[in-house]
Amino acid sequence: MNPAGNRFFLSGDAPRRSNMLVLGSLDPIFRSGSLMGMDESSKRRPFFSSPDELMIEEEYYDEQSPDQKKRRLTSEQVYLLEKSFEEENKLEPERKTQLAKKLGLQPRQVAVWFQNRRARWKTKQLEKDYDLLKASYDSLLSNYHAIVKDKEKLKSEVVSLTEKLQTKEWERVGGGIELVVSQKPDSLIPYASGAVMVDDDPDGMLGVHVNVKGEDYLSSPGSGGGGSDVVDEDGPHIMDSGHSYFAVNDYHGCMGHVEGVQSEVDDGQDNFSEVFAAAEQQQNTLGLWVWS
DNA sequence: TTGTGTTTTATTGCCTCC
DNA sequence: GGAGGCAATAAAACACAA
Repeated sequence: MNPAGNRFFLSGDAPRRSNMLVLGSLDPIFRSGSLMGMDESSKRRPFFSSPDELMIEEEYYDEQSPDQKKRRLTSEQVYLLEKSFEEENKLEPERKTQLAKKLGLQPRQVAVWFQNRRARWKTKQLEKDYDLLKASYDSLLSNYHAIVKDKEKLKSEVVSLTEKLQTKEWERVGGGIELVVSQKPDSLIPYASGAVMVDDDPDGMLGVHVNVKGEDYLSSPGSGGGGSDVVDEDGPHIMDSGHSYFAVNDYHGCMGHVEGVQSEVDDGQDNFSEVFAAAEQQQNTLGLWVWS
């Protein structure tokens, strides 16, 4: 007999965990040593031994009373079972019988071994899956933190740039003049809704296009029918937002903020009324004429 | 040697499938 | 209803530190 013999004793209507009681009744026999070698404890089998140790282990088991206690399978049995498990982790009845015969085990033992082996495999698989998921989570978390950091950095840049724009620290260099608007407030007077002009009449003409708080501030040459260049092509382009300006004959320095109209040279023929109206509608826009 | 934790073998009851 | 799988669990076997 073999350990499966326990099941023989326990078969039938034995209640769950009844093996505790049944085995308990057998325990004195086992523990007394009358059915097992008295010195068995000194012959402990290695946990997972190599095939080289088979002979030793077989000797070990040969000396035992075979059917009295739960025994571990020999490493050869385990090796063959493992090989069989690798081929197919489910056990068909025919294979179970063959394996049992080959290994000298009860078919029930083979079935139990496969059952327990599947449970171990499942546990390992869960651990692997957990590790993979954790690695994936850690990676995502790391990316998330990097993105949050970038976002904060960009946010502070936006704040910083906005502050610069609010204090009007824009410089325009070109046409022989340099104008820092915020430093020359007295030279500027509001001209009209959405427009600012310099209060002296220039000869040269210069268009300045200032962007404040995301709105375009435009400037263009003043009156006098002569054509005028706007922003010096060679000058800084930060003021050029692509919007257009209109020079005005009768309304000195006025401009409008008009989308989609291009005019690099003022020919003095533009309709100022339309332009002025457009400028007035641009409540958030200030035009700034600067000339020298 | 002994106490304790881990691994292996085995049982039990429940569930699903045929 | 029987066979087989699975989860939960018991208990023996084993490893190892103190």
